[in-house]
This record gives sequence, structure tokens and C-alpha cells, in this order.
Amino acid sequence: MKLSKTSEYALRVLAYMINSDMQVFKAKDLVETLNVPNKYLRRLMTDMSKYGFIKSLQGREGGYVFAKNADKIFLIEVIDAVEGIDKYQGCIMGHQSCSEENPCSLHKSYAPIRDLEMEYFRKTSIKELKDKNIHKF
Amino acid sequence: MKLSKTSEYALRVLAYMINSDMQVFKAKDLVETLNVPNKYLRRLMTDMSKYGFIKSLQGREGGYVFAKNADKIFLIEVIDAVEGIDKYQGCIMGHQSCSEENPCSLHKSYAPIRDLEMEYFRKTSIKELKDKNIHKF
DNA sequence: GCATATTACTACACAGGTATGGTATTTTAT
DNA sequence: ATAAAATACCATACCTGTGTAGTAATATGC
Repeated sequence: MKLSKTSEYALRVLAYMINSDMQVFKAKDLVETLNVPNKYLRRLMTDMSKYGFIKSLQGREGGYVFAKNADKIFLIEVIDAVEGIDKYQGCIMGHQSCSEENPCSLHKSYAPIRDLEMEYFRKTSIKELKDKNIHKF
Repeated sequence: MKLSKTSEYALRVLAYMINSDMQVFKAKDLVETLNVPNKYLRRLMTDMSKYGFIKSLQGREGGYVFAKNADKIFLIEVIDAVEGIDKYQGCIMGHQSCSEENPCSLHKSYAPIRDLEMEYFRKTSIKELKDKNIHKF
């Protein structure tokens, strides 16, 4: 599982937000704190708004806030929204059809590992990224 | 772990070779059997020869053969050779320095899963792809 | 109402991975 | 010598992920 930079940025933004006491986050603050390219972050935030993880407040005194409780936002949803999760679920050898019934030569041994990984992303929420001992998002 | 197409092709070539009774494999045969683009496969085979997994026999009746016993060729070596393995071992959130001592907010929970996956690729050899019930490489 | 602060939208640019095409060279069995 | 096979370059094209630039739209404070 090597996430795209866009997914990394998305998770880092959300990890920062859940670990901060602020309610409203400005793009400028996020850019400086997380070292994400300015315009890139802005597009990402707009996208994440559309997907319903956050909400944007326009105008002066505006910014971004969570659109729902962070324990209802799962890692797999974020990844799927910003880069798509399908590719990580396909056959490790690149076969179109690969299943228990018609497996590739790696399927039997690798499938359990991939399933474990997927379950992790499916069950872990943004809220679980809250950890007061960690100052790296 | 979403491998590059180049890695997928490499594994499929080696899986096909270990599952066949033939000793010498011609590029033409590999291209047709595995549906890999002609020129792309040829360059890949040249690369794999340089890395010592296979050997090329030039001239008429030439082709490719294993350069060493397939139980001495591990998946991680093949992946590392053709696309590099480093990116899969870095921090899931993209941090430069992320370790037990200075972890990101996902490190503690995700590191064991990534380690398990890496161990799988480190310990599984091409020989283990041999399976007479499988006809998909 | 106006200036300011902030996000939204559209288009473009660059790099790397993936793929194709051409031409010429080297090696070896027959 | 001829044919069959791989090697070596080299150029190009496409797609995607990543990143940049400029302009438009929105809301607030005064």
C-alpha cells in the first residue's frame, strides 16, 4: 500500500484537524503547517468538501471545518474519494479476473495479507488519529 | 501494495517459466502467452538478465533461461530490481522520518501490517509460484 | 456600498511510467 | 551464407499524478 501524495496530504490534513483545538482551519494555516503546495491543497480541500468530510466556509473569517464527526470518517473513504481504492483491491499480478475460484499463482498466499490491510483501512477512523503524544501529522 | 505494471509483467514471466516444462523461452512465445507488449517485454527481459534472474541465449535457437534456481529468487528482489522497493517501505502518510521513536499518527497501528506484507515478499520465492492447478500467470 | 479575506474554478505545465516504432548489430544453428 | 534469435539505441506518444497560475465567486467587517 503506497498511497498517492494526494491521499497522504488528505490524511495529514485530517490528522492535523482532529489533533488541534481550533474549530475553523484556514488554507493558509494548513499550507504552512503541513508543507503542502498551496494551490494543490486548495483543490484537495474543495474535493474533500464535495465528498462530505469537511465543509467550507467562504468569505472573510471563513475556512474549513469537519462536516461530520471524525469517528464517522474512515481512512478507506478518504483514500477512495481522493484517489480511488479499486487498484489496491485488484490482483497483485495484474489479472483482470482473479478470485478464489480462478486464482493467480500468488492469490492463495497473498489474499489474506491484502484482506487484513483492507480491513484496517475500512475500520480505522480519523478520530483514532487523535493522540496528544504525537506532533507529526 | 499496488505494483507497477513492469513488476506485474516480471512476476508473470517468471511464474510462467517456473510452471512450464520448457527450458528455453523465446520472447515471441512470452509476448503471445502473457499479453505483454512486444518491445516492452524485450526491454524487461534484458533488464532481468542484467539483474541475474535469467540468462539470455543469443542466436538461432536462443531465448531465455533461469540464471539460477528459482527457489533462490525472491519476490522482493524482482520488485526491487524493476521498480524499486523503497517506496513501499516508507511512511504511509509520507513523512520523511517516521519510526518507533518519532512516529506519525498511523505508525503504531499500521506498521505491523506493513511489516507482515514485506516479510511475505522477502520470504516468498519464484519456485513457490509453481502450482499445477493454476493456469494463469 | 466597498474593501478585504477567503474559497472555487479552469487551464496549463512538468515528470515518470507505460507503450510503440524503427534501424542496425551481434550471435549461433543449419 | 542464410535464417532466427536477442541486443542496443533512439525517438516519440500517451496517461496520470503532481504542481502552478490567473481569474471568478462569496461572505464579512467597516
